[in-house]
Amino acid sequence: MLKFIPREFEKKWIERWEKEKTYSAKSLPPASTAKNKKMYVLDMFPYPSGAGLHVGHPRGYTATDIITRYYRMKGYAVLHPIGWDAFGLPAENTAIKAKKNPQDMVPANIANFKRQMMMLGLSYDWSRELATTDPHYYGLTQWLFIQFYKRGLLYKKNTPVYYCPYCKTGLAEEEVLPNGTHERCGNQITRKELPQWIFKITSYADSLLAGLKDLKWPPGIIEMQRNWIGKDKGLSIVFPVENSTASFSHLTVWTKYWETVFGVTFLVVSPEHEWLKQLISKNKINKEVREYVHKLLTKTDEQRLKEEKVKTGVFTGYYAVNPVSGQKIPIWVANYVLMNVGTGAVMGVPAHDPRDFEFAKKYRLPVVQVVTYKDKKIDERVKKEEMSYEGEGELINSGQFNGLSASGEGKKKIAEWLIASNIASWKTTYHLRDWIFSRQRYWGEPIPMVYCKKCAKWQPIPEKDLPLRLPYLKSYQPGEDGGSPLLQAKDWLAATCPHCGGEAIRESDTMPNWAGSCWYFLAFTFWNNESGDAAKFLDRLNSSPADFFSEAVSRWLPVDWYVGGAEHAVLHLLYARFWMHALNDMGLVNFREPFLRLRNVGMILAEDLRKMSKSFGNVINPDDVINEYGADALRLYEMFIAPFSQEISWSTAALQGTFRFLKRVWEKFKAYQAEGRGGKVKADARLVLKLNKTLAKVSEDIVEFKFNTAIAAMMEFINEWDKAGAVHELSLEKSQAVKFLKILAPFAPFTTEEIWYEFMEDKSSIHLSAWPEYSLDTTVDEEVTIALQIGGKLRDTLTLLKSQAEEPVVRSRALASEKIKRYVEGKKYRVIYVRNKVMNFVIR
RNA sequence: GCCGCGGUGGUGGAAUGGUAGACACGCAGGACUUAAAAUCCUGUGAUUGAAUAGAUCAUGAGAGUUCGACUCUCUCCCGCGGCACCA
Repeated sequence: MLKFIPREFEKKWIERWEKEKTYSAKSLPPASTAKNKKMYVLDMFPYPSGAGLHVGHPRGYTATDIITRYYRMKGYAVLHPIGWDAFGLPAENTAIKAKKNPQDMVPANIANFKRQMMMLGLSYDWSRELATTDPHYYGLTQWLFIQFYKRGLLYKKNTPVYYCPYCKTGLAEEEVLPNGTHERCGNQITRKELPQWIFKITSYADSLLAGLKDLKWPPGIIEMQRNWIGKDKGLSIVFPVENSTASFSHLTVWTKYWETVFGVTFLVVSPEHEWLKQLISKNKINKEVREYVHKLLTKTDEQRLKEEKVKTGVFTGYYAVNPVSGQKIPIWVANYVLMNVGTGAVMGVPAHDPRDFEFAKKYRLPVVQVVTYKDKKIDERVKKEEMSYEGEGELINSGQFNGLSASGEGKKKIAEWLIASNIASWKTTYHLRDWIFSRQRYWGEPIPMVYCKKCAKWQPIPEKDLPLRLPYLKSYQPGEDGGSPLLQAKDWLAATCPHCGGEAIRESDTMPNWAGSCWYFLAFTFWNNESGDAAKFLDRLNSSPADFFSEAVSRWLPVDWYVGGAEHAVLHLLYARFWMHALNDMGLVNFREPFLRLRNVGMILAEDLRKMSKSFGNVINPDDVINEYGADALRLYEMFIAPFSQEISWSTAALQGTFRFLKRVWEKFKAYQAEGRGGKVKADARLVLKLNKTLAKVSEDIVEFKFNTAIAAMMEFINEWDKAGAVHELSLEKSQAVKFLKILAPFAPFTTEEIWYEFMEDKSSIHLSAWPEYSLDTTVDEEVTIALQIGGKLRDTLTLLKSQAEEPVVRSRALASEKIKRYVEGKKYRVIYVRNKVMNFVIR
């Protein structure tokens, strides 16, 4: 073959690699002694939509493929699997629209994704391919659910949840976007009270926080996890309530600013507060309050977001006592106090909190200043009582603490005194809430629990009965009022109580789509489609859980490189970490953090800078690109165009650049075919040096995810090679040239394999060859160019052999330069010389 | 408001204390061709200049540290992402 036409050889290699299992992980990595000799490289597995891959997908997949191929050639035991996150709302909603059952639709989508991935030359170990919708897989997901339940990490409770009226299901807090919409479908969320299975993720808040510190993740993602967990230390201060008929004789507030406690002039509780609930149920509160609370609690989030930027509130009719001043202070209920922050009750310090200030002004509550401010610095408005003051100052109106600094000594002393007086105690709060795990939808893992009326409790089904299969339903549309579609499957619902053997009913809710992705990286380590093992997993697991997870899992985990979109910063990554922390505590896995290194792939926008979308008609299909330019040009383009994590816009024109580069490589190597028939090699020592530098650069860049500069270095090398001799004249020994081909191989697997086979006439696979060693020690006396500066300003350059770049030589040569002479002559100066780089003449 | 990331030619970007603009796209001119495509060669930050002489300016703005700053420090502006009546 003479011309570079990728589509003419790509198909051949796809078939050959598959047939020869070039990329399957041959064996387990060696046990403990050589742990560093394994690499587990993982993509966040896709949900197989009907649309197939778009050009954004290959960006992440190519990066992991390059990393994988690099380590494979370095001799590491490498695991690089892929699977399908096929349960969940997107698949189900699409199926509803298409009037099909997702069970029928998903396999076709998977087949299409797989075909496209193979076209891209991705070196997955396909023998480990798995789908979360496979009963063999979700049986294990259910098994894990039962263990978490037995461990006390799951409970069922009637609770107000975020509810998507379009998807007709309850949702986790994490699935609601800041604008109050559902992250999957974009519709406005409301609230609904539903019985829900809930994970006690809050009991792992500290563990999840602590684990972050060893992770090699982008700082932004770590920060987002930290903020989401939202650990905060403050004081709980107890305020006695006068004449309270609820079971509360006091209200507890939580605050970080206890130094202003002498300035508390009122208390505010949130409408959801338990104290109010009790007063209302005992009818011990006036009608106005009852109506106000009722109005707020029945409002949807949409309304609250829109209407409640304005603070409203009602006096409850009750009073508390400020425990430090003994002053009687009114208790209000207001919309600006949130139940899920602190204790759901706040102390009102209008002089020093802008929200309390606004509220106090509106309802004419007293303002007591307890921190001084310096006249000059402070806005006039503070003095005129038009706004609150949150700055530094000394305490006043604060009893024995007057005169101390509010943020320093005073703050410390007041805390000690409050605690010693039994008025307050340290209290850590978290933003993280427990994880709502029930979905009132069809397309998910059935929750393996049954309810027995006689025993009056929920119980897990026996593990030996797993998997609990999802019944095939003709009509599976979500029900109204939070009823699951599985409620229609009457036969399926009927079960026996594992305890008393009587009649029981199955849980009809399903798991959220996160369930499958919480542990799939474990499954890859032992999954094998060829041995037929999958059917036996549950038996083996039930006979000895610890053994089942021990070997393959402990040798491969944790995942060394994990790559996917930044949109999973909190949701998937937090949930998966939580499961692993819990499994570790249960003694089933020997690690806590599943993902050692994380990299986020930047999005690919359309050429018009908008998101690629069918409705804009700007979608680029990888099939078309591959057909015209070949998979390698596409891979190189996506890696070359920008740093990996940066958002980019598609450019077909720029893609031509990487195509041309491959073509030039092809042409260079074609010459070796002629060499075999008597072509001449005139080796060029300088080119060999450049080659070694390129080998070093590419090797280093790959493991730093700097694919763009690695490719640039290879392009530079080809440019040099061209300069070293005419196109059909060889300036490198074949044994040297082969090294270049090898470092290009992870980036352009098809082209390099074809060249290797056809022109280098090696019939093994280049992808199983050894990564080239390189040496930067050289006998070549390189030329270096030294910048000559006057006071740091470039005036001339000097090129000489490296061996001669001693200071005196450079200095005398520099002073011989007219350009330097004219600045330096007759002046006093000193000289700074940085070897091989720069000589700076500093005129005094 | 708070947290994180970023701001460099016509464009994507490179350089993390040492010649700013590597590499690529685009553009211009040329070669080859009946012609086009493909390919190859040359040029390409701005201003000034006949100049491939030289000079001046230039990495969001301003200050600082340094012999020397895209790079380090401070202040500010802008963009993107996340969080937020967080008490």
